[in-house]
Amino acid sequence: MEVTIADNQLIDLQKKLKVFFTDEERPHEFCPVRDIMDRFGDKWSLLAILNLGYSGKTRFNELKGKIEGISQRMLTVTLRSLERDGLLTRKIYAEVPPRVEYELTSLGKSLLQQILELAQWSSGSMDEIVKARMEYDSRLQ
Amino acid sequence: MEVTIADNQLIDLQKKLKVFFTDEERPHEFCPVRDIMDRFGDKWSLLAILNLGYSGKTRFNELKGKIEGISQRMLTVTLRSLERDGLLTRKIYAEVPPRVEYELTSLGKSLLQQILELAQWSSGSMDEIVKARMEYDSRLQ
DNA sequence: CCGTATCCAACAGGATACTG
DNA sequence: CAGTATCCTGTTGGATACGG
Repeated sequence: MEVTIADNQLIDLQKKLKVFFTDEERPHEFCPVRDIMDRFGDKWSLLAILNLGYSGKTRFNELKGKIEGISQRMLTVTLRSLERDGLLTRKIYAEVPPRVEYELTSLGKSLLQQILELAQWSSGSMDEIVKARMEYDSRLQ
Repeated sequence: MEVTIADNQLIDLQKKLKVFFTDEERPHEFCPVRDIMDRFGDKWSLLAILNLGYSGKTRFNELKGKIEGISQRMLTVTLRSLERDGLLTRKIYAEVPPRVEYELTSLGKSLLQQILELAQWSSGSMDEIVKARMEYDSRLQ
């Protein structure tokens, strides 16, 4: 009865889609997909959230070591914008040398869950994508 | 018993996270989050998938009308890369004037489901984010 | 240690004009 | 209609130097 399950998923999909395309209350310029991309579609935000989720409370340079390739500047910029949106907290300890600890809020953790779903889709679909890509490229000689 | 449910979610989250951080088989440069961002983190890909999912089989200019603000060039570029990754099909009808129809593959539809989850998270979290943002800004005078 | 300030290169993507 | 081709601009983000 796989067909029935697939059918149900399709119907469910259409229902969810319809909400986003026919909601009269929603101003036209408001699009949740665009919002997501504008806020978290940059190079480092999702990686920062992922690492904070895995490591829990983390210091600045510790985090810098875990996110491979990120510059000091971009880590600061990224963390600030995530803090501004309420996805993580920043705690400064008045010590010498200074210590600053970052930690996901519950809102940040809820986004983390969504990211993980996406990551799992990516892991599971990678082979298929790579295969499609090779076929496409070979078709152009 | 909300606590129990929340606890279970947290344990589940940690389990999923651990897979991505401790998988010894995985080469270090392979990160599903980075892959997602590299492929679909651009300005138009997710919007194209979303619209194709809602409208089904769609012609080029029809799609252009639905995705507000996209240029002809970027629609072409976006659709080509999605086709290359096996997320949609492109069918050309040898007519005059020419007709080209785009349609999501089952792989594309599976990504659409993930996008919708994200979109729903965004819709549901928007108020909280806007509020956090205003508080943050007001704290800097 | 944890930033900020400044400069700069690379690239995404918009505008426009042209074609099978 | 459904694209290319070309040009051009704005933004992202890297490198480096400095500061509390």
